[in-house]
Amino acid sequence: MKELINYILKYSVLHELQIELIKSKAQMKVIKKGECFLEAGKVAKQLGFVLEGILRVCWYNDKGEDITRAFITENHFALNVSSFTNSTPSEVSFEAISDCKLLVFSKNSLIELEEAIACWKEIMSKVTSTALTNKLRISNNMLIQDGKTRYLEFLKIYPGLANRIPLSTLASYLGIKQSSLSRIRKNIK
Amino acid sequence: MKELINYILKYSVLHELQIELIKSKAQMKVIKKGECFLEAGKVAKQLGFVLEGILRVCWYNDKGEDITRAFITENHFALNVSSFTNSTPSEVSFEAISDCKLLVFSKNSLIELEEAIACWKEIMSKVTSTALTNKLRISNNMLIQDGKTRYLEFLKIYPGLANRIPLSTLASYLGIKQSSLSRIRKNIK
DNA sequence: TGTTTTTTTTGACAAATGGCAAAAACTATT
DNA sequence: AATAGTTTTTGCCATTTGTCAAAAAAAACA
Repeated sequence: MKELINYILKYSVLHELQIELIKSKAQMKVIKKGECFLEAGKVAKQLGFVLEGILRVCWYNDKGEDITRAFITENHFALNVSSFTNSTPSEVSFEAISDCKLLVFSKNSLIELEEAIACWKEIMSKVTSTALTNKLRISNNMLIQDGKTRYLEFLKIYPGLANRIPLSTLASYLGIKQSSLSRIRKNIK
Repeated sequence: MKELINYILKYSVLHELQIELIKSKAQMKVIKKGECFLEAGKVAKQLGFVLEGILRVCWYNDKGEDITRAFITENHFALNVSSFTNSTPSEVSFEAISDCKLLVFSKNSLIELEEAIACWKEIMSKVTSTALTNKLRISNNMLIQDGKTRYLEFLKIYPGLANRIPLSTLASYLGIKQSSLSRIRKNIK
């Protein structure tokens, strides 16, 4: 729980009472490996914050391949912004790569937080725009690099993560085939 | 000017007076081809809205190559969110590919709009998160495709744009070399 | 129109990645 | 320890993309 508060405090100063209010609205949710926090086609009803485990944001491309678009690791928010705010069906799933423990907030809880904490909307706005900007920079930089460089970059940006996810998942995230990634990895050693 | 208002009205309802206020805060700015709306290393001081022409978001990678990360066309906002909101130096430039005409808002003007229009912050928040989400989806999808597919995708997403920008610029955006793009294009015809 | 400059295309070859399938290595379970 | 299931590595060859440099085409300018 304190991880969530620390995360939020990076974006704004809060009083003790406000912190308690936030804590009171959070619910614990456990998701087993392979299950989904959010399923493609459904509307996102919750804002999540990962305490343990790893989620992956994924979908099926037109060839039917299972593509991983992002990883959400400990102490990060899990949120499909457009699905949640516009109540539109999500095009991606948020699937647990490993057993996960999350804090979740319902839409109603968040509305109450908005009403009680003047800067709450601004905090959320900053959180999402910062996260999106970072992901966009990473994705754009990957685009202009070859497979080997992408992999090395990934190791640098997400230390330790490569060992916790299947090779096929990482390969699809990097935009290369699993066999190529296997060869790249072999080459580096 | 009405293009800007139409853009904003997609995200919220506004009264006539509020619209007039927004109009009154906008300043016209002309940028010649090759000049910058924002230079890398400097802090973004303005929010821009492109009325005519095309900007490109660009930077130099570690090999000294000039990389285009995004295009900003007519009737879209030109804004480096993090540089503008946190007053941090921008890592990218916003350079005019062709002669441009922009509407610009100073930070002070925006603060006045925030104070006068209750939902202004929310509008801006939605505008940026929507734009970032879209770009991220596009960039992620590009990552998993080969050069030919990326190019065809680009033609679909940005109709007409390919004819208005140099091949070298488009190639760097697509993450392939100019010679490859030239061959891909030849192949398609 | 002719000249200069810039942009795009092309050739020849090297390097990287993909496709497919089998082998090997690793896990989980009994 | 043996079995079955899953994940990763490897071989072989096709395709794509990169590199470098020169030629061709297009644009800018006098």
